[in-house]
Amino acid sequence: MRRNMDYNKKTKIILVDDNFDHLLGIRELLNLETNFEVIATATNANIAINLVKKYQPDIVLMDINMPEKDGLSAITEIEHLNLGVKIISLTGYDDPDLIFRAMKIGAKGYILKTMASAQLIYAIEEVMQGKIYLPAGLSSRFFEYFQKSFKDESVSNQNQENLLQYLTQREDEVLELLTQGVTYKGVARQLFISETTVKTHVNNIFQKLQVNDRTQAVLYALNNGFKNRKKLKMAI
Amino acid sequence: MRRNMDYNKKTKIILVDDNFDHLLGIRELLNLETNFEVIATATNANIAINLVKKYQPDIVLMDINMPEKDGLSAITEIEHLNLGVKIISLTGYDDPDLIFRAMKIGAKGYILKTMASAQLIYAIEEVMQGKIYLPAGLSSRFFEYFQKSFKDESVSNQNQENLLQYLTQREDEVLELLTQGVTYKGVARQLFISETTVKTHVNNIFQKLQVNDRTQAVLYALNNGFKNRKKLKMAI
DNA sequence: TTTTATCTAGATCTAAAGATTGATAACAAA
DNA sequence: TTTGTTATCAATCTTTAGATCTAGATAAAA
Repeated sequence: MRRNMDYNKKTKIILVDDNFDHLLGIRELLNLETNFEVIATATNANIAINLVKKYQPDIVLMDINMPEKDGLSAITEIEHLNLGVKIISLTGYDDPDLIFRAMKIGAKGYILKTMASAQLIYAIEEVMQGKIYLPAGLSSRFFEYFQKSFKDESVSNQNQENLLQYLTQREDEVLELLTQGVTYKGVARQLFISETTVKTHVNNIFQKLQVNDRTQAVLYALNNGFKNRKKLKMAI
Repeated sequence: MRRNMDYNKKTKIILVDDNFDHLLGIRELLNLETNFEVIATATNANIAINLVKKYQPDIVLMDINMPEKDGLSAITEIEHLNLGVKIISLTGYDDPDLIFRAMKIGAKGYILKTMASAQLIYAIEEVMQGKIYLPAGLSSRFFEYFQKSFKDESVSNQNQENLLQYLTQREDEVLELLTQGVTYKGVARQLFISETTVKTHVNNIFQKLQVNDRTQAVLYALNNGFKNRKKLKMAI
């Protein structure tokens, strides 16, 4: 830990950018810093992944806009290696969706190519200290996008009331099992009641949720905050 | 817009904090600023909501740790009023879960009571300009929490491969309809094929996903990144 | 050209799901 | 006490769902 405090060990950096000139520019810039060392460069994501496996750098500066394999999936692959390599994303645009996805899959920082070199150096230092670095402007971008995601959801759910509230405790338990793909027989076994009783409950659930079959009931439950899913979910 | 550029109009602020002394302290501090005006204070969330309705301030400084109705649900209620009121959260702790939830429900900023008064003033100015303000430390906290949420998920899914990849295009379309709760007959109608063909596809889907019925297939699809859900989802 | 994958579809069958009606018991609220 | 809610169960019936086997058409790959 605190490797950057160790005067004998420089921060090992790998650069990934499909633009070779840009690659050289950043390398020169970073090598001016006495405690940084660019140990390898790549113009292609697949090569980059192999270099990371081989050299296990401290930091990877990853351009996200690349042909063939894109930077985002490269980040995902590197993250799955679990080498503790810290990845900082680099792009030309401040597209909030890109920022969001990069941060989601584990990038420790995100900076624009247009930003001052001092900011790049600062970002690397911060990330090396275990922090996550987003410049104020990008951070603002990120949060707007983040909040919008949730707002859309709450707006669409706020119009019609949540019908789940009308379920009785027993109906709740039955629905819980339905959301696990259990059959009538299975529900009966697990709740120690007869199958016909289960059918009665299920029919009542259908009426209360205004649906016609178990699949729709399960979908309603999942889309309206039924227990079950405890983690963040996001489409690709 | 750009109200803070208008020299005739001060930024109207409402303070909410159950600690009366603290309330007075902040009010004095903010009133020293010539372009700020604390138009009301409240020691209770319900009163605060009524004050917001009545005076429609630019900014609400909301303490989150309050008895009775807590600050988070107060924020939610104010957001649902859709008055464009900008809310900045205020607490004693940098609990990442609290920060995450506050930002999720629409807080435009988050600062600690222990932070310097200059930072509070800066936060208000930034938020008044339409930005979202999180001090670097809290921002880092937020992102760690944010990334952890996604990491837990990807780790649990990474063990077994995603079986959805083996579905053919047609099977994909059928499953898509299943995840909307459509019956065999309905799928047949929508895809202009016979019901028996649908059954054939569905059986193939079951085998590929290693499930026994449509409910389980739908659950598998939703839990493994199938299209459909386009928004963030989070448990309560 | 043969093989393979995909989409299509029919026939047949069993099992499960779902609708409906009616009934008993417990319990709490009015 | 009556009324309402909830949970339980039976009987009956219709409709889907699902399994299995077979098979033709097409297009791409080997």
